[in-house]
Order: sequence, then structure tokens, then C-alpha cells
Amino acid sequence: MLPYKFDAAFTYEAETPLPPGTLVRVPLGKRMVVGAVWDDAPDETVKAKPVAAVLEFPPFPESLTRFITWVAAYTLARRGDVLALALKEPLLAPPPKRAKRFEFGGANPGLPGPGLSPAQTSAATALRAEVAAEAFSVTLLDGVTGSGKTEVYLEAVAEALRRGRQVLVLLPEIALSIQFLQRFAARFGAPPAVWHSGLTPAQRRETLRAVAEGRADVVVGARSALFLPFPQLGLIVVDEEHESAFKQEDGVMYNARDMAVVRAKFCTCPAMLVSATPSLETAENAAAGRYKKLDLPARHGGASMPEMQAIDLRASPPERGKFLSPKLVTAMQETLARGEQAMLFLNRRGYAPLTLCRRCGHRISCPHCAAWLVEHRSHARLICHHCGHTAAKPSQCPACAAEHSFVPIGPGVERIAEEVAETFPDVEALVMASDIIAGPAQAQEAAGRIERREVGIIIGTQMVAKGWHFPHLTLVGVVDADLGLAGGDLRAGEHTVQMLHQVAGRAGRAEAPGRVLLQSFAPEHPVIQALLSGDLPEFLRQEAALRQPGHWPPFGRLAALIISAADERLADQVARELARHAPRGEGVEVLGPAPAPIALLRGKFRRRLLLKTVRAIAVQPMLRDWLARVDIPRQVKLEVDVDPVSFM
DNA sequence: AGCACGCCGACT
DNA sequence: GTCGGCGTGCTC
Repeated sequence: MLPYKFDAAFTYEAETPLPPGTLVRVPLGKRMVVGAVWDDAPDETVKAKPVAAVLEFPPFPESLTRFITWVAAYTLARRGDVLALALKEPLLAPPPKRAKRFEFGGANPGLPGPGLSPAQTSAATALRAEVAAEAFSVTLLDGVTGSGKTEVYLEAVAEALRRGRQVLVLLPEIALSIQFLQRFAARFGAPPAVWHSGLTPAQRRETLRAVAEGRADVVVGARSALFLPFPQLGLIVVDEEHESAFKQEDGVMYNARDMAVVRAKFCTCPAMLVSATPSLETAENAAAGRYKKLDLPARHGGASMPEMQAIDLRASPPERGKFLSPKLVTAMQETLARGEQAMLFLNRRGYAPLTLCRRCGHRISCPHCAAWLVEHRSHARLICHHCGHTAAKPSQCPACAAEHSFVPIGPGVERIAEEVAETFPDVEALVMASDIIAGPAQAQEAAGRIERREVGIIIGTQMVAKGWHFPHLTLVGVVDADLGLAGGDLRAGEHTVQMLHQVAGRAGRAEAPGRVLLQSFAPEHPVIQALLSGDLPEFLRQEAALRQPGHWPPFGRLAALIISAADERLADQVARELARHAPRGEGVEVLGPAPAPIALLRGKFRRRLLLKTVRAIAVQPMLRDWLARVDIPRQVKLEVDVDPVSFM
């Protein structure tokens, strides 16, 4: 199997039998490439060239090769494309003689565990037992923010290490792993190996070899770590399992949370899904008895859950041209007067999401996407958040030629920072957004300033939502709690509850009690009510009741077809042709075609179809039959997204 | 993926 | 008359 866009394996000759998983160098056209021996039958119709060399690299374990084949079949990807996630030729080179030394996650399980509460101890004991069983199982570890989930699953990690097995911990974004790494080092006396896109080639090469040779005991990584060649995997942990960042949205479209469960099955080891706000998928799997469930109800270390209140913006609107209600401003003043810190959360980067000509109403949009350009004053540019296109803010309206007629509409974090500077001129404020805080080093620096109380007010996008522990932060203000609810996305409510619950968890994590204020134009909305009551299981029951009758996930299955082409008519034509050949039958429904929510992206017009089936029907065979009935012109790209998370 | 081939536009 | 732009096709 070659790590390129082939589904079929290639046939080569070897002098001696090579077991599946062996990594070999073979000729392909005019060049030499690296591939893995697969257990397909040889193709007798082609003349096989000889294998050039067997690599000095441990063969991929069968648990990995079978996993790759399974992922390809599930996602309708080519096997070669999936293999490419595991096999990057430059990373297989032997380490140079004078190799720099790296930490490989060699951990010492003998250190005593921390003092755990009774609830933690009982959960940790159950998780240790799963690891000790050395069998496939899935357990949901459900506990509120600050309940000490990490310390609990680190005991399962310790058990795997004691048994000489390797451990994979998946995090949704490795940028927020700093605090995890510290807690890990505190428990085991050494840091784990890390795996993410920010590593240098030398670090990747060293870590990959250490994993393959079984020298890396524990790997903490982003979703791509799921394809590392662990020979002795004994546990997979998916932390923050509800996070949509686990879904790969281009190339091989897989959900690392679900595929982690599959990999655990092939490795005959337990998987543990960890969250304070489990996804409805995982909660339903637990409710149906497919997954085990452990609850950690109480906060660890004496802190209590913050008090949540809504601010009805209809009753207490901000001043004209401002975005913070007087009620929120008053609460911030009280907090700062006590020497504590306040955080304002708004999940929107930049200064203003829309720039409008006040004379003719012209809106500045991206030339390549059906989207507005977002003003970023920190960069002094208008930026498209979908394709990265930038432009200067024009002084003259291109539509009506008016001079200096453009006004910013709506707030982003930069605009909130401006309002904060006006309202609290003597207070130091810090903006945390991905375009301003560029990497882990800068994030660490910002966290240090907050911990040392050099700033009084933190203004942030979702990058402040999780992972951080700010002991002096006692007030969180959500500037626009309704923001994520617009747009009719299947999971809009669920994702909003998850994100705002996590943001709320930043408040009052030490001794001082926390307070969370949610600015909303619709405080009666079930999402806001769920956050106020804190009864997340009840919210999930309501969501389940909404989704069950129509067989929406997790009670049915979805697959999206995304048609894109530079020629809009051609995109429409192909979409209609696909609709004409759509599968029919009991428990099968095809929705669309419809323009994608971003109907033009990077210069390509996009149409969508959605296949929905009842749970008992697998979508893959149906999709394969369907796509075989339609031929797609080569100017048109067709993507298949099984179990879509985003509907953009 | 990468490399060759092939068909058009631009320059010496 | 030749160089080179990147669409298209092929690799056991």
C-alpha cells in the first residue's frame, strides 16, 4: 500500500516473504517511494517490479494496518490516503549519529498518586480495572469542570504503564496542553511525548521512532496521533471528547473521537472519553449501555460551581454604540474593587464582523467567498476568516463613491477591548484571540501575566474557554450568549451549552466563589435555561427528544455530499444529477441539493446533499452504489463527509 | 504525491 | 523557433 491517492495496493516481488506491516522502499514510475506491505492478494495482471529495500523501521502492527483499512472503508476514503496519515517517508529515516536527545515520554508509574477525594478514588479504581482487564471497553468519564477528571484518568495511565503498555492521550488542540503537561509531570516525574503539527521534523522523526520501538510510554497528541504505530497500546484517552476539533474537515474526514474507539477495539484495550459536557452521541451510547459511565459530581478542592445569571438585553440594553450592559459593567467594577479579575467572552475575532457603507448600504465581502470581511484593527486589515484574503479598509465606497462612509457593525473582541479601555481607563486589559496570541509560548506568557495579576480584565475568544486555571478570576461575562444559536445547525444548541459551560468554569476555581453573567436577547431559550440551571443531563434529554423523531444523529445516520466547482452552473448540474440518482427506500431520506451555507468558498461554488438513514442502515454501501451511478466531471470536486459535524 | 507529456502564449 | 505556464494521466 502506497501512501498516495490509491485505494488499491500495488504488487511487487520480494526475495523472501515479507509480513504485512513491513515498511519497504519500492520503485514507482521514475522514483523510489516508501510503502507498507498489505495482505491483499497480488495483482497478477501487472508485471511486478522488485522491492528495492526493507526499511530498518519496526513493521506497522496489525492493529494499525487493520485500523487504516477500517477507517478508509468507513469514511469512503482511499486506503492510500489513510495510510498517508501514518506513513510520512522523511520521518522514517534513521536518527543521525549525533542526534539531539528528546524526551520520549518515559514515565515512572511508581510515584504515589495525589490525594484523591472519595469520588475520585472510586472512579480511578474503576478505570484501573478497565486497564487491568486488557480488553476492549469504552468508558465515559463525566465530571464538572474542576472535578479533577485529569487526576482520575492519570491513575488509569499509571496502571497501563505498570503493565508495560503504551498510552495515547488525545486532546482537541495541543495548544492548551501546557497545563496538562505540568499535571502529568507532577504525577509521573517526567513529561510525556507530544505529537502535533508544531513539532520540528527532527522532533517528529525521533518521537515516531520512539513510539514504534515502544520507548515512548505516553503520547499526548492532537488527532493525528491516532495513526502512530504503537506496538503495545494499552489505553486511549480522549479528553474533552465533545470538542468538534476532533473532526477532521478536509482530506480524510474522520472523527478522532469515534476512531479512537475503533483503534482501541483493534488494540484490545480500553478507550476513555472524558468531558464535563459530553456530546449527545457519547451520552446516548452510555444511556444505551454501549459505553460504561462514571460520574464525578463534586468540585475538587473546596471551590463551588459559579453562580450563573442571565442579563436580558431587552430590559438592560447597553448604551448606544456599546455592547456591555450596565449590569455587567457594575459587576465588573465590584469584582475589580475586590482585587479580583474579570473575563469577557466573545467568540468572534477582530474588531467588527461587518463593514457597511452608511450612505448606500454596501457591505464589504470577500471576492473569493460568500462571506463578509472582518475588520482587524490589530493588523489594520480586513480579513476573510474562511480563505485568509486580506484587504485594506477602503476610504471610498466602491459602490457609491462616498468618502469615509464605512462604519463597523457588531462587535469582535478588539471592539470589546476598546469599550473596556473607555469604561475602565485605569485597568490593564488583555485580549486573547488566536490571531493575537500566536503560539504556545505567547499563550504561556499571557497566562503568566494573568496569574501575576498584571491584568484586571481578560477579553477572549474560545481560546480562553478551556484548560486555563486563573485563581483570581471570579467573574465571567458572556458578551453574546445567543451568538452560536443562529443558523439552524443541528448541534448549535449543544455546542453553545458546551462552550459556555466551559467558559463559565473559568470563574471562581480557587477559594473565592465565581459568578457568570450571560448577556442574551432571549434568556428564555432552552440553551440559556440549561446553563442557568446547570442541569446538563436534562438539556441532553431535551436535545434527544428533539432529534429522535426525525432520526437525526445519534438516533440516525448522516452523510453529506459536498459538490464544488469554479463554474456555478456545473456545480448545480452535478448536484441535480446526484439528486436524480439518490437512493430511496424505507428509512432513507435525501435532503437537497441546496447551496452550502458558505455557497462560495475560495472561488468555488458549493452545493450540498444530505443522506439520512435510520440507525440500522449503514450509509457506506448506499453511498458507494449512489456515487457509482453518477459520473462526476473532472472540473467538479465531490467530497463525502460521513457523520458530518459542520454543515458549512 | 510527483513526474512526464502536451497544448497554448510570450519572448529572443 | 524555443521556453515554460500548468491541465491531464499514470505509476505495480
